[in-house]
This record gives sequence, C-alpha cells and structure tokens, in this order.
Amino acid sequence: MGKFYVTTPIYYVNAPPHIGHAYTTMAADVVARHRRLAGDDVFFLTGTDEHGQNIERIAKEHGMPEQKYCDMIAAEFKRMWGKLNISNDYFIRTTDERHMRAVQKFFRAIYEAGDIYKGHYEGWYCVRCERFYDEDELDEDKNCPIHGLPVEWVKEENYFFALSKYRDRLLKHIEENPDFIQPESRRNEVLSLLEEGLEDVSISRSTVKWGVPVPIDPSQTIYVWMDALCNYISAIGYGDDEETFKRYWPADLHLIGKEILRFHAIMWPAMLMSAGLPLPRRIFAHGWLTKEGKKLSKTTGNIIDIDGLVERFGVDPVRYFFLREFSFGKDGDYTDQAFITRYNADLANDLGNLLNRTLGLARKHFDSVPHPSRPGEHDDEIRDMAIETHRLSAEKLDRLAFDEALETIWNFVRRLNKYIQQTEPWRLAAEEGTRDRAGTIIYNCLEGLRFISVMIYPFMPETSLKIREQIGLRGEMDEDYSSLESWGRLKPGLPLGEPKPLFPRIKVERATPQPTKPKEEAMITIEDFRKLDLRAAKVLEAERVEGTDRLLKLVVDIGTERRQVVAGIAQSYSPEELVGKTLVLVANLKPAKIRGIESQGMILAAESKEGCAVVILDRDIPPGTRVR
RNA sequence: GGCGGCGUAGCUCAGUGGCAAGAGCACGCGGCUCAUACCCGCGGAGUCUAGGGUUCGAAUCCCUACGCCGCCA
Repeated sequence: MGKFYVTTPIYYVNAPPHIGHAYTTMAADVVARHRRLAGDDVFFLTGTDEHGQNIERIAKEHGMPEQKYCDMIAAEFKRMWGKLNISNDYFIRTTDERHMRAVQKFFRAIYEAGDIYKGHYEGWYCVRCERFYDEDELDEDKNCPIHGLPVEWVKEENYFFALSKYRDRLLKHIEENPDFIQPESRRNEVLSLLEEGLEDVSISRSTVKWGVPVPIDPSQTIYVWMDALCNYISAIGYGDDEETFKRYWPADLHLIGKEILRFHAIMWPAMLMSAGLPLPRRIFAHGWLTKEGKKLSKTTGNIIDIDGLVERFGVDPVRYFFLREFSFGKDGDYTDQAFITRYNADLANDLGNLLNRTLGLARKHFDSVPHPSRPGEHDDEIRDMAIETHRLSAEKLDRLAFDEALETIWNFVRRLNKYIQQTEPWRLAAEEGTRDRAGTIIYNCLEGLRFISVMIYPFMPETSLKIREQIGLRGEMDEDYSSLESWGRLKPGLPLGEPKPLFPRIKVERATPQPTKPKEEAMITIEDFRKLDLRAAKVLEAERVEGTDRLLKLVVDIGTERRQVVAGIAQSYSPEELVGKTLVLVANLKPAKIRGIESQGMILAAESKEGCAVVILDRDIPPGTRVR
C-alpha cells in the first residue's frame, strides 16, 4: 500500500465559506476516506489563503487588524468542515510562520535557478482580482470585466518569473501524461493556451504589505498566488521537515474549481520545474453549481444554504446529494426538489427501508445474527454482486466518478430489496421446516448491509456507523476494503442493535394529480407578480382582422389612454358582443406586431381546444383601475 | 472572431458504428404486506435538434444550419 496526498485549494478569506468551497472539500474528503480504506497512508490537506491587498482592504472595512480578521474567517472555515465531517489531516494558513518561511525558501530556489528577474510592469490593475488586464479585456466603461469596478493604472518595478521558458517542457509533460489535467476538456483548454504561448509573470508587488516579503528585497511582497500555491509543499514540511516532505510529495491529486485552472496547471508546475521538484500527479478541475438554473450570488440571494440543509436533513444526506447528483467534472444545477427526491427515493426508500425491514425480520424471528445454514436460490448471485459492486465502485472512485460509484452501490441496494421480495422470508420464518432458510436469507441481507456500510463510508461516515451498530457490529469503522474480498465475515450470533430509521422520509404535501397535466412552472414571488400591470380595459371598438379566423382588433380605454390590441378570440366572440364590456389588459407588455397590426398589450383569456373565454369584470368599474 | 463541448423518454442524464435505444425520477396497472404509504413486477412513452453525406448498417463518423455552454482574443 502506498501513500496518497490529496489537496483542496486553500480558500481565500475574503468571504465566509459557501457551497463552492464545501463541494470541493466534500469531494476531497470522500477521496481521502476512500484511499484510507484502500490502505494508503493518506495526507489530506485544506486551509485558507490569507494574504494580499484584498484582505488588507476588507480587514480595514471591518475595522480590525488583518490577522484578527483572518483568524475570524479561518475559524468559520474550520467550523464548517467540522460540521461537514471533513477528515483533513492538517489545516494550513498562509499566515503560518512555517508556511511563510517555506514560501521564501521556494522563492529563493527559483531565484537561484536563474528564473527570477527584475522588470517593469505597467498596466490596468484590478485590486479585487489582484491581476493586470489588457486594455481590450476591460468592459465598455473601462472597468474590470469580472467585478465591473474601476481599474487602476499601475506602474511598478516587480520581480518576474520566467514562465515562458517552461512552455515547451510543460507542453511535453501534458502531452505525455494524459491524466495530468482532468477532465479532458480542461486539459484541452490548457493545451491550447500553451500553443498560443506564454508570457512571464510578475510575482511580487511593491504596494502590498500584507504578505510574505521577497527574501532578496524586503521592500517587495510576494504575489499572493505564488504564496498560496506554496501551501501544497509547505504544509508537508518543505524546507523544514524533509522526511515528511519526501514521504508525501508529489501530491497525488490537486482538486480545484475550474476558475483557478491556469494557476494550477501552468504557473504551479512551471515553478516546481524551476525549483527542481516533481510535479503533482493529477489536477482535477470540477464544475460549478447553479441553483434553479441561475448563478449563485450572495447579492441576489441565490445561495445554497449548507448550514440550513445540514441542520434540517443531517450531514450525510448533504454529502450524498452533492456527490450523487452531479457529474464531478461538469457543471450542475441544484434544486430543492432534486434534493428531496434523492433523499426520499435513494436514502429513505431504498437504503433506509432496506436496513429497517431486514432488522425487523431479523429481530422478530431471531434474537441475533442468524446462521446461514441453508443456502438457496439467488444466494450466489447476491454474494457475487456484492464483491463485484465493491470492485466497480472503488474503480469509479479512483476516477472521481462519484456519481457512478454511488449508482453502482445503489444497484446492489435495490438488488437486496428485490431479493427479499423474491424469497419472502416472512413466510419461510413462520413455518418450522423453512425457518433456517429464512435465517439464511436474513443473514445474507445483513452481510450485504455490512458490505454497503464499508462502501458508503467515504460518502456517509455517520450513516455507515449507524448501519454497523444496527447489524451487530461496533459503531466504528474497524474494517477496510480487504474485508470486502470475501463474503460471510459477519459473525452469526452477534446481538442485533435497535432498529432506528436512518432517514425519516421528508413529507411533501402533493396536490392530487390533476386531470390535465399542468406544466411545472417555477414559483414566482409577489414582486414578480407586481411587475404585471393589469388594468380594467373598456372595449370601445372591435373588428375582425381580415384574412384571419382567430384575430380581433380591439380599441380599449384604460383611463389614461386608448390602446389598440390584437386578440386571438374571434372564434369564440363576435366583435359586437365585446363592445362596451370591461376586460383585463396586460398594460405593460412590450408592444408586438401581429399580422402587421401593432398590439399594445394583451387581453387575458382562458383558452382550451374548444374555444376561449375572456376575463370580463362583472360589475362597473372605471377603465384603468388596477387589477391584482 | 478563433478553438472546443453539448443538444437522446415529461424531468435529470447514460449510451461513441451492429441484436427491436437505456437508467433513475414522474405517471398508469398489478402483486406483496417484513418494512419509513415502503418494496417487487409489468406498462405507456423518444422523427436520438434539423438537413445532407460516408457505410451492408449511424444517436454514434463527416459536412452544413439552428440553439445553449466553456476557454481564448
């Protein structure tokens, strides 16, 4: 068994943790737990990125010293990871003294390799992004394209890293190592960037104080990205604990979000090459999440509230959902509906109920784990499938195909439910002659649940232990994958635990099925509704639109003005019968031309195949009165 | 503007040349009653975005169009 070093990015403390951070970190945790079960010596690292001009500014806004502000946010991250049951082995902060010394050492190594030189830089600089932009990258108002904030013309003397020098080596490395950057679409992006060529990058700032001083020139501060990337080596003892460093470096997996791909796939490997260090084995950029199809944004309130979800449903369903629902390399859309569906269907109905019914049967007819004394139909298939499921799931996990791994495990969960249905142990147990067969079937289900408890442990550690307690094992993970190599390790005679539902069903009040299937539409808020300007509209004139069967041209009075409207109601209404009636007009609808006639609004009407019915206000009301 | 990806059942997606195109959810019917109104079985449903081409054979390869998305400029 080997070692496995897995990292998340270190998170910038400009804001408290959100789902983006949590998503990466949960995935990393699954990988770490998985590799531990596989027998690896795992080092799982996460942490916070605390330097730079942004932090100087935000700390000031909070009216606190930088370090105090960083301490506060870093504590938030630690709290969140505790809540999500993250098993990181270390939490690094770039303000750690040990880290800062390592950064300086790394800088020096690159300097000594001759790859750092002094140069001038001038250009448009966005403080938020901490990067320069070309003039034509700015938006129309000459603001930063990401933040829309004014950029500054900055001219300064900086130290540069000779990034361009490494282009060819980098290109060659990526070409020769197809798994180095994943998924493939990201790898292609990096390749095309490299094809276009690289420019040297500035790696120091003279105006920033909150950071690591350049060792050869303390008047300058090392660029935050160089500082931050170094966490991957400083955390395991670069320049300080050679033994540990040698043990874990190179990293086996850097998990990142797609927005920081370039730093990880280009700048970081090039700097490592320069410093004479081996490159990480794999960089995996996952996708982004949206909610209800819209970008996540704190300002619009479109957020995924992790604390809320965990408090309401528990940690494990949250971990399960995010890894099951989305394909890790792709973008995904979160909806409350999808969460509840997954929870009820997969967790409550399939797994929760399987455990519950198995335990119910076992305790009703046997006082402990029964002996599998009478093999029968389907038993071999169940055994083979259990072993095969583990093999497949582990292989998918190594590929970071979390969704597929879970799907595979759930096929086995469903198979066990089916097995119970097929063999009907409740009948067999009732008769003396087949009681031992019932015991065997129940044993197989319990043993299947033991397999499941180990296989889902990386995803849902708490649930795994609850299952183990109920099936007679101890409430701790005292096995690893080697215990899944053969069937039948669960000892008959073990006392069974108390049956307790793992996942209480989430009740959703459902309207009784409608006769006609209404299209599911997103809920709107009262604010959305208020956008509609509905008015009482008295029909002054009405005539058919020539050459059409359906259209009427109406002139209506809405108090302040007259409007001409085209409505598709001619098959149900004659012009005469409408004149004088007061209808409802959508008054702020964008005008449109229908059959060449301008329609300044829309008349509300119910429509079916047989015809339509307009909304007529059933007593006198002045034209123009607001309808709501 | 350049490069790349995607468009498959009501929904979310799998399927990259070959038996009558699949899964989960949703829906309908039936069974079971150990179980969290659960589970099991059966079923309906898709011009695989459109058009053209290659091939004995294309959702799958090529070209064009439309739509959506990513990276770069």
